[in-house]
Amino acid sequence: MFLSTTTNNLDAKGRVSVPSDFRAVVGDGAFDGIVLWPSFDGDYLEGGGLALMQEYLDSLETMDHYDEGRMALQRAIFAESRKLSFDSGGRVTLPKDLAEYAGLNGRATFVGLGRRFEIWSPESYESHIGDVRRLARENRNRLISLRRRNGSEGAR
Amino acid sequence: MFLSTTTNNLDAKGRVSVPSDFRAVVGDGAFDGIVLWPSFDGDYLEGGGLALMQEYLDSLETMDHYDEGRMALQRAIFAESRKLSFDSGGRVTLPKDLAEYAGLNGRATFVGLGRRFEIWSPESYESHIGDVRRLARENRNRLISLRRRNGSEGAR
DNA sequence: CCATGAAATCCCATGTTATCCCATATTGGG
DNA sequence: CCCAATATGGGATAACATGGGATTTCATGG
Repeated sequence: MFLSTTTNNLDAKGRVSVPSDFRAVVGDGAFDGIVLWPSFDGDYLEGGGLALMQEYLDSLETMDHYDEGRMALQRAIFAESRKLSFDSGGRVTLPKDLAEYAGLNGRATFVGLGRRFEIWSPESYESHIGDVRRLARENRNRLISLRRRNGSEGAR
Repeated sequence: MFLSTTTNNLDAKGRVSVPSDFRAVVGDGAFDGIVLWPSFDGDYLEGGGLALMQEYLDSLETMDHYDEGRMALQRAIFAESRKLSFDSGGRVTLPKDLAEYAGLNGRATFVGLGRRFEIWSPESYESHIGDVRRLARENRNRLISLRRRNGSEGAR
């Protein structure tokens, strides 16, 4: 599970250290690295491990093969994504176009969101989350009522 | 899993370098190469490894033997497909008719879409995906809601 | 059956850049 | 305070994409 928010340096070669606990999340041995793609929902990158990509693929496979919406999702995620391997220091080299898409300038903020994470420029993220606590408070009942509805959830 | 979008040169002999990570996807030892066919959904080629062809075959086998639609799919994919081996540099030689079908002119864009990939001319693909981000945004809830429905996902 | 020509396949070489390797600085926990 | 883990920076090497030529294979015609 991707948790926490961390800001690391993006060096002159385009390398950035992926937070070590994120690395642990995706490290299942088959592929040591992450998958990133430009979000279609804003100026940031989205990412995860191959397991997330498999989940998305399974989800897409339940839709009609050439359904327009499906194809759009598939292109926006799979065709746009980049598979980035870790170097010995746990860094990945961000392709220039991805760094530019997210407006990254020497620093990158990793935002853990459970199954996936996001990468923002620190300043963009700062202004994006300006009101996140107020919004969260306004929507807190949605979390609670979902738990009630699935009444047998139990504690993990 | 085929991921990313890469554009490589198509040389005077019709050879094009298949992106190395695509090569890794199909490299199960039995056959070092790809299978391509002209898409019936547009001016591009579709492709994958032998494993994909087996999946399609298994899927077709669940249909009635002489079902008209089945036969059409079978002909459009299997009868039209070409099995292309990699040379020592990981290239395949595109048959002229396939290159012409996709309007390829010196360059070919490989589009990874998970289980299969597509090959487009760069200009065609560029104009085709003009609105893909908007369409993906409009359809994003389809991806999310499917995950909710499969409620046993569990955290790592 | 044999000869020939065209196409497919194989082989070699080169330049660029992605990946690998090593070292140092910083940080957090015992 | 010390040590181990993590983040950071620089240089070297290997892999990948590209181009050209040689050899082998296959199809065709006599």
